[in-house]
Amino acid sequence: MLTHAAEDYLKSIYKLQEKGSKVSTGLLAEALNVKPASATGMLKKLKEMKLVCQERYQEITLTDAGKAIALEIIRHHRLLELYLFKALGVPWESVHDEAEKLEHVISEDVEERIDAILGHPTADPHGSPIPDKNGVVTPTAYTSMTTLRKGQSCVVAEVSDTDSALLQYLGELNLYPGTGFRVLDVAPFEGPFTIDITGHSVVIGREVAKHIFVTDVQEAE
Amino acid sequence: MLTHAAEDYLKSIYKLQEKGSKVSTGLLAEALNVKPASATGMLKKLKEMKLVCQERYQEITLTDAGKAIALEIIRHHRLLELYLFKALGVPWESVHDEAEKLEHVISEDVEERIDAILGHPTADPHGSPIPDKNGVVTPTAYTSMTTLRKGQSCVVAEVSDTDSALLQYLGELNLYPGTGFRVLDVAPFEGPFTIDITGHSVVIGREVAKHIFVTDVQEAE
DNA sequence: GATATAATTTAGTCATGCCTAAATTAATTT
DNA sequence: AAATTAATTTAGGCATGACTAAATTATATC
Repeated sequence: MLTHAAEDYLKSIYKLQEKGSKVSTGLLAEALNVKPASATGMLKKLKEMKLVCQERYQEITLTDAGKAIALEIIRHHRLLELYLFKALGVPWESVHDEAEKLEHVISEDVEERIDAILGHPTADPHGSPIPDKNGVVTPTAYTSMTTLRKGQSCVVAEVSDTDSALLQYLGELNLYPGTGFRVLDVAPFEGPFTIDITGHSVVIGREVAKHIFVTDVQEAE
Repeated sequence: MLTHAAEDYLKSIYKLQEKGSKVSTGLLAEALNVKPASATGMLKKLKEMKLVCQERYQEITLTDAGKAIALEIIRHHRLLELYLFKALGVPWESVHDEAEKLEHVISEDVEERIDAILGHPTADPHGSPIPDKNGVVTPTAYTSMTTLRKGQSCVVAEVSDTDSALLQYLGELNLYPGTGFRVLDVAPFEGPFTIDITGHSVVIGREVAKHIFVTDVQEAE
């Protein structure tokens, strides 16, 4: 069995390369809030365990075994987030931190029970896809909210889950995945969006819009 | 914040002294599956933190602060056991090990949500009392099943939760806390018990009976 | 009261997983 | 090509929490 720290490294490597980054020691260290030298040490161990590949000073990649473990941890994390949100009513800006601790600790049996109770869900409360039992991820197709133009309507697909204050704000606006809205206006010179969401008119700044991803974009009728 | 290991020590000390034992380094080490020398090391730290009192070579006791932490961990553990059992359907012989890992990791918020969903319960699946939010424990009054005589009826109050094979066996017999049964016969010379449980006649050996505690003992009508 | 036995503590190791500081290698600039 | 800058690795430390072996203290026996 792996240590919690090792699992976190694998998860971080997976998420960084999923994001399209060339994963380096420094980038990984930054993601894990650790000094590069510490990452070097852990990477050495992960390489010995054949979970990670890396030529000296070169890009870091996961082996199939490493990727499988990363996906299992991510599956735990996202199932737990959704369970905490739906079954226990934990506010969605808190579920990430709670799941971060629980993901290393639940058994496969509990994982399966949670999965069944939730009806084998495919996305967590922020809209991130949940890998299935075999590690297959079905990514959701989406566009950044910043590309929307006046008059278009759409449905929230995913929001970034890194900033809990932002999540709280989006929750207050009811901007959960699945919620639809329509762009009433886009102010000029990279200005804010005014949207209509379930009958209310709300102004959303560019910085916030960057963290919202939408699907089902349609022109005004 | 305390380490998981430190929390386990406090919990073990509490449980041992609750059982009526004079808590010594050796006894504690045995309970924790650790060598006495290791326990000495941790006890030194816990004494520095004013969570434990012990004169050199003498009995180990908890300070009020140490007791409060022990009770909080025990509360987490028992609430989690009951939640896993009732909400997730985890078999009762498995809930102890699962809760052992989760108890150090859940937040107070999640604890409270679980408590509320379960309706502020007072006992875990094995019948052990759950300390309330303020650390107050209301112990259940019970008698050992071994004291029962022919013709008496009773209700299961608590079973020991240390042996998971035994728990599985008791589960198959439906001998959960709350279940009533009647003693049909006690074989002579410290022999086994024959009981009637929900219409079925079952023979229970002395060794098993020692781990079952009952309440509401009544003579035959 | 001296001695044997049992319990406890001290001392020294080891593995994790982090750190800082220094050395090395790679990439960029001039 | 040489020099500067950035990234990475090595080396040495520290805290946790376990271990073994040896020393110490307490208890029981004769």
